[in-house]
Amino acid sequence: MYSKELIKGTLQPIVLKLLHENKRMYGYEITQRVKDITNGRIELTEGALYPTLHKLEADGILSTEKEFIGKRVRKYYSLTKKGHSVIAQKMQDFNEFVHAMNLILNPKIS
Amino acid sequence: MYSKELIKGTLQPIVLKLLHENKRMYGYEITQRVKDITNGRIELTEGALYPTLHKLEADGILSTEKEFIGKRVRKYYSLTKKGHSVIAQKMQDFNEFVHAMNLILNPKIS
DNA sequence: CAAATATACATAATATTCTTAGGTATAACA
DNA sequence: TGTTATACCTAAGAATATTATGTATATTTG
Repeated sequence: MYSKELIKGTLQPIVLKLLHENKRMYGYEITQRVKDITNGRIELTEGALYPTLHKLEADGILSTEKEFIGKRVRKYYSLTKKGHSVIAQKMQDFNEFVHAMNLILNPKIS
Repeated sequence: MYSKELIKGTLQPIVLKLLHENKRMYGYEITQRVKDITNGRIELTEGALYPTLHKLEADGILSTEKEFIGKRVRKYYSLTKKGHSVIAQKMQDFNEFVHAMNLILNPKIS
């Protein structure tokens, strides 16, 4: 995996992007999905992910519902109404950021 | 400009990428170049840039030479020998990161 | 069937990295 | 001559992630 410091600042938009596309997901699932999509390039750490999810919930962007799989609990996260109202802007910001990174990596010959 | 938190973690690789391509640059020049390349999407703040440059110098990745333009000083930064020895890996990490971000934004239909 | 691995949540101390808000000074432009 | 641009810098605080733990159940494998 690439050096970890790079993830800083993008964890939240990554989480929101996935929840925007998938209705509801639980924490562990998010780590696996990200690992899968990025071909193992990004492995979210739980120490970063869970506090991020909790913060988004505290901010009213996400809501949760618990489910039991056998005796083990799963906490599903999904976008709230407020979450839906802010996601468009956040996804555009994320897009613009990644676009900017692409430009830096591959500057247009002008 | 997109929301600023996203830049976290990528400032250093951005700086190194530019210095990798340009031999030597000074701080203010870097801010302008980044703004230019990204069509205004990213405006580095000086409060972040200068400490980053100083750290890279302290780590032996960058070296400096001062030049006077009239009465005003300019501090040019360039990669040291050590800097050249680590830049390949750092640029690959940066590439992989941006690639991963592209995958998240635009997941492959499998 | 026991041990290892995977699933699934969580927190706390610490480190890293930026933002915001200053500060100083020269040069160019209107 | 006042405003904007150029050019450097630092410090307090906020935000974000790492590392190291902890707890517990479920599954795989030798």
